Amino acid sequence: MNSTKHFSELSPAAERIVDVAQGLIQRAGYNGFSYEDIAREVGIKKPSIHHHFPTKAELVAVVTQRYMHRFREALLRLEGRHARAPERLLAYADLFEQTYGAQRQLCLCGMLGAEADAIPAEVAHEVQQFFKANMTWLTDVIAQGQQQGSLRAGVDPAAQAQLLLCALEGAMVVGRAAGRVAHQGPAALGAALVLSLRA
Amino acid sequence: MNSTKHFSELSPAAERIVDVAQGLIQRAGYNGFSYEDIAREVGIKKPSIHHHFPTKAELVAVVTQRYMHRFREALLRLEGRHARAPERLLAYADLFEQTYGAQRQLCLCGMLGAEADAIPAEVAHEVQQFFKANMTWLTDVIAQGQQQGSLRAGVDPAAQAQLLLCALEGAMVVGRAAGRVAHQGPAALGAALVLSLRA
DNA sequence: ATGATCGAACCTACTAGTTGGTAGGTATTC
DNA sequence: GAATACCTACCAACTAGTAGGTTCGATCAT
Repeated sequence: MNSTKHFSELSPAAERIVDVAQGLIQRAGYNGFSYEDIAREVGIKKPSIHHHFPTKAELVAVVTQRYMHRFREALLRLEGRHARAPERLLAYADLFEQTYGAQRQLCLCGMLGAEADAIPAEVAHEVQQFFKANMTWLTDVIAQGQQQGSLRAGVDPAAQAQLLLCALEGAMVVGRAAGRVAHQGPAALGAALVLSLRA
Repeated sequence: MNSTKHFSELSPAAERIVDVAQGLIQRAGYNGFSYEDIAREVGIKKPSIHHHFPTKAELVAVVTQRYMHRFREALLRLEGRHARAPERLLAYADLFEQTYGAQRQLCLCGMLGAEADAIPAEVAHEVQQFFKANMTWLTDVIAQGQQQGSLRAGVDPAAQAQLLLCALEGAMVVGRAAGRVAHQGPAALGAALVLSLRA
């Protein structure tokens, strides 16, 4: 049924197109870039992009799938490096900092989530999966931290997970919108929140 | 120098256009709607909109100015109803809930902030003012609450203001993106944060 | 080895529809 | 009569997407 190309079997050229497309979405959103923009940046002609990705919806779906996959991998690496919940949450916040630190780029799914009503349904569905996966991971980490005594018990793990996720996504949006105004990045904001969760 | 129309002197027709434009931006973003969309919804022809607002940038600037003005008015009313800092912050969070509650609409400036790199500079500047005003108001309320003993002292008011603002903006983005998945609204999320700030 | 063949990658040239915006005319109202 | 609000008719630029041809390297049978 799913005839869409998979991100794991992309030619070098297709990979470059996905790279550029991801950056453009993070900067300008789904409706803020065109195939022509990609063509210019990749150094290829516009119809050649259609050769790799017949429709825009398909391309963005692949971009989103790859983004989510890489995010999941980052979470696994992070679990290997940090055993305790507080450190895991700090490292999680740092993932957002890394994205934002690179030219104030937004989280891809944060951007697409804001535009949810104006993008193809298949893309919106991928974005939904991203946030579902994040909520699950965060809730589990917080619940484990409470059981192991590294995090203060008595607060609902799911509610705290949502608070952290929303704060990090919001920090990127507000940070970009506030422009030059002094503004802490996602990492500092996340650190403050994690601190208040400590046992 | 500023030849742009002011939102306080709009004809009834112009006001309807601004109403519709605001809703469209909150749903689909700056690049997600067209003059044709407004025309359809208002029940007027497209060039008639250019009669009221020559350019899209000008229209959206007026939309944003009116939005910020109304927000400031809401803050003043809110101060009249609630004297203590915790209640003021809860009422503040409820402003976001009201917006989000109406068909999961995003904060206008949250949406435009995400698109900051893809919108006219004059609009981006207005958005920046919105967040600056919010940060100032929140920081003052929190600082006063600490002085009056209704909020726990020892935490940086500006940092807490930013955390609350980012969490509320993020809650709208994530909530919309998460779709049907169970998700607390901005009000519940804000309430949890305010609770942790209480003395 | 050689040459035919096939497919991937890319191109030029195009389409139909949409975009923001303009020109110029017609009612209505003060 | 003059401004306001609206209209029809248009424009150039851009949008995603298509048609059809070229180049080129790998794979084949001879």
